[in-house]
Amino acid sequence: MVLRQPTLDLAILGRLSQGPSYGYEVRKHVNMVVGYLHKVSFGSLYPAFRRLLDRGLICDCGTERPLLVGSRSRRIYHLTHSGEEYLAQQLATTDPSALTDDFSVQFSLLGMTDTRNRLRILHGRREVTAARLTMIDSWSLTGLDRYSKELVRHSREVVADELAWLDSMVAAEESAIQRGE
Amino acid sequence: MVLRQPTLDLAILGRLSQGPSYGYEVRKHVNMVVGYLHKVSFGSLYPAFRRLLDRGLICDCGTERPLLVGSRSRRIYHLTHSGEEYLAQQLATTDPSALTDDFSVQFSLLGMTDTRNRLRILHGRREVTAARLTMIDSWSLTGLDRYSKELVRHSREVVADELAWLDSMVAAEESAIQRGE
DNA sequence: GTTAGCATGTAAGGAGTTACATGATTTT
DNA sequence: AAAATCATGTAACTCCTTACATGCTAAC
Repeated sequence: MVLRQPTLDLAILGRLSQGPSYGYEVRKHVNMVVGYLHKVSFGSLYPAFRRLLDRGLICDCGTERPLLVGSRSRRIYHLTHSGEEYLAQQLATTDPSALTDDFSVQFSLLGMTDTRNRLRILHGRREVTAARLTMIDSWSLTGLDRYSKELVRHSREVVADELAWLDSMVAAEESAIQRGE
Repeated sequence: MVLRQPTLDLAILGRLSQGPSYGYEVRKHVNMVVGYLHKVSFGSLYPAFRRLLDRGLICDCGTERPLLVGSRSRRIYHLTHSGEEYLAQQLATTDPSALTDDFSVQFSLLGMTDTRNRLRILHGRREVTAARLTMIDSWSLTGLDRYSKELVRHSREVVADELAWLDSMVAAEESAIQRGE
C-alpha cells in the first residue's frame, strides 16, 4: 500500500459524503485522486468498509434490487450522522506533513471545510515543503557520480515546483478572503 | 517504509561497490537518493545488512580499531566477489516500472552499467510514464469538485515533467552513442 | 450460452515501522 | 563529566499485498 488506514478511511468517507456509493466505484474515485501511482487493493478496500461499518460511520443499505444475503451484487453504503461528524472533525485536525499520497487525499477534500482550515492545511504543507527544499540545498553532492547528482537535481526541481504550486494555492485562498470569502 | 527489500539491498550494494562503508553512513547516502520524502529506518537497515551477510554478498571486516565483539563501534562492510556479480546481474534485469522510490535507486546506479542497459531502463521508464499520462488524460473529471480537479491537473503536470525529463535523459544517452560512446 | 469484465470478500504470508535497549564518541 | 550525537541491534506490532474464491451482468 501506500495509503495509511486512517487516510483510506478519510477518502472513503469523503466520497460517501457526496452521495451513496459502493466499493468498486469508491475505489475508482480514490484511485483518481491518489492512484496515478498505485491502486488501492481490494484487500485494503473491503476491510476498510467493514471497519467503518463497525464504527457506525457508514451504513449498509443492502444491494440495489435483489437484497439477497451473501450476494455479490453492489452493496450501497452511505454516510451516517456520526460519519459526517467524524469526517468534519478529522478534516479539522489533519496533519499536513504527511506522505505524498496521504496529503493528496487531504487536498482533494479541501472543498469540504472552511477557508480558515484550508489555509491551515495549505500553509502547513507549504512549510514542510520549504523545509525539504532547504534540506536538499544543504546537501554536499561531492563524491556522488553523474547520475546520482542528476537525480538529486531533478528531485530538487520537483520539490521547488511543488512549493510554487502550494504558494499559488495559498495566494488564491487569501485573495478569496480579500474579495469577501 | 517505502523502499522494497530488494531495492534496499540494491542500494546498499551499490554504495559498497564504491568502497567499504558502515551502516549509519550508508543510510545517509541512501537517504540522499530516495530520502527527500522519507528516511530508511534502522529497523529496515540492519536486518538488510544481516541478509546480505548471510548470502555472502558483503563481508564484515570488523570495527576500525578495537575489534571487540558486541561492540557498538562502526562495523565496516565491503562488497564480496559474489556481491559484485549479484549487483551486476540485478542491474541488468531491473524492472523500470517500479514505484517512484524504487526507481530512484535504479536511476542512481545507472553509472554502474553500460549504455545499452541504461537505455533499456530509461526507455522502459519512459514508456510507463507516457502510459500514465495517457491514463490521466483519459479520465473524465465531471463530478469532481474544484480541489479534486486541481489535484488531478497538478498531478498531470508532474507526470508530464517527469516524461520530459526522461526524454532528455534518453536523448543524452543516444547522442553519447552517436559521438562514439 | 459463453466470455469478459464487474463486484465482493477472505486468509496467509511478508515486510516495515515503532519502540526499546545499549555502547561509543565528540562537544561543551 | 555531562549532554548530545553517533552507531548498532532486536522484537512486537501493525497492516498491506498477494492469491484465492465466488457470484453477478452485459456483450458477442
